[in-house]
Amino acid sequence: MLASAVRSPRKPRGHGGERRQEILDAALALYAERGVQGVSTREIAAAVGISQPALYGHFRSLNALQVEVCAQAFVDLRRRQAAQVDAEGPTRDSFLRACRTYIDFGLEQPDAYRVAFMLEKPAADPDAHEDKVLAAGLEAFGDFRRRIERLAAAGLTRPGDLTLLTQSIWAGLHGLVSLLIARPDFPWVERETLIARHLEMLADGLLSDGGLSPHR
Amino acid sequence: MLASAVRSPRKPRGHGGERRQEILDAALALYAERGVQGVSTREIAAAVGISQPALYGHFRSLNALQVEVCAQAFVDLRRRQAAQVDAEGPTRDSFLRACRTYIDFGLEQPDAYRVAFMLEKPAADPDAHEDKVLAAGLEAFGDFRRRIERLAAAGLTRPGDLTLLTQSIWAGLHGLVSLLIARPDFPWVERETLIARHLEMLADGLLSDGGLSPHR
DNA sequence: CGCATAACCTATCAGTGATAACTTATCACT
DNA sequence: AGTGATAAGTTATCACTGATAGGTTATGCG
Repeated sequence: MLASAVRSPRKPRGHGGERRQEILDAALALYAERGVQGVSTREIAAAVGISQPALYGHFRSLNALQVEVCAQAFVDLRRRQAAQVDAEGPTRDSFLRACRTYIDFGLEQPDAYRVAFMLEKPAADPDAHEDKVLAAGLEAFGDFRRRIERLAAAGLTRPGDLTLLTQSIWAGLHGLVSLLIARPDFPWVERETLIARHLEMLADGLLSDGGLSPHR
Repeated sequence: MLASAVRSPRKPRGHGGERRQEILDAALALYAERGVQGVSTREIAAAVGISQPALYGHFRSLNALQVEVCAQAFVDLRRRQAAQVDAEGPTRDSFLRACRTYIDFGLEQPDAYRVAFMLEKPAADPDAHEDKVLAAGLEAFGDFRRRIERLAAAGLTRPGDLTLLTQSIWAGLHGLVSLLIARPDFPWVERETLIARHLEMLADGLLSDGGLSPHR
């Protein structure tokens, strides 16, 4: 916002990657403050302490930068989910926790989530967006699917195509996250209650009713 | 896109509202073609046959124009849903059809849907957006809730707070619509299959298992 | 006719993402 | 130490964006 003429000293020869990371960090911080659309290249550059065109030495376009921010957030998400469940077996509760992790991720990093799943893909620069965001999304989706496969192997899921089931559950999760992000001022019921009930519904839709852990 | 210097003749004294409607129609058509973000005020003005600043005699800002486009789409949605179910009683099938109408609306008018539920609300002009979009959204939500109330009055729903149930179902619907809109290139399973299975899941989550019309 | 004003125009603004062309610091190597 | 290749970053500028100021013109009423 303010001019902030403080210039960061030039990076040594091989260390351009550090500047690149500084840019990503600054962008994420600004996005968290004011949203993706409200942040310009000049603001990012000023926050880092370099000139605006210098950004283009590290990223081909603003869109590429946003994609990179989002991709880093995806790494976070996958790491979080992986760390949490690897030790656990495939149970209804562990499934609920995985879903909960997904929802919390979206609510804690709404701008990354927005770039990943809610933003309009620009008409120009048609490759960069799809290549990286879609790839990151596919990896996260793959993790999720593998989790559901383990449930299926344990005989806990309803019959049906696993990809179909996974996509339906994912859509259900995404709906809640994205609505809470996009319309925070809507008169929602108490958030925890809503999330809990929604997750129960999704779990009921996925898992067989075998007396394992009925919630009612 | 092209210059299109064809100017539309000036409207008579009291008929500024016609021009306003022409602008809305042109904007909707352009949005349907190239997406909301990719259309500039100059393009809209050129399509209508007026100068770009003339838009601001009819709308306070571009955002206000987009909001108006979306509000018109909402009127469509409500009319569609109202026309379809008023004659029917509260049954599982009529509920499924209402949900299906919602999904079809989003898929047929993705840009209106995007403005309504997926767009970041701009930091500036903080009133116009919320006032109109939120109001339109609340009305549509109210319709949906009333439908569910009728199901509850007929003793078909699971126990629990109706607002909570409605918001959860709505989130479930929105998730599928918005993901299909935002990520059309994702390797989805066959669309009809996905929609059908998703709706069954949502219906199961809302309606009691009374042997009324079990789908399995 | 006169004239108030709705409807619309031209000119221009600050701000945007992006590119071209230039400068400068750093490092490997003699 | 000096030289040259080049990574890192600069200034100047582009076309375009949404938006505003202020003037112009056609319309319909009295």
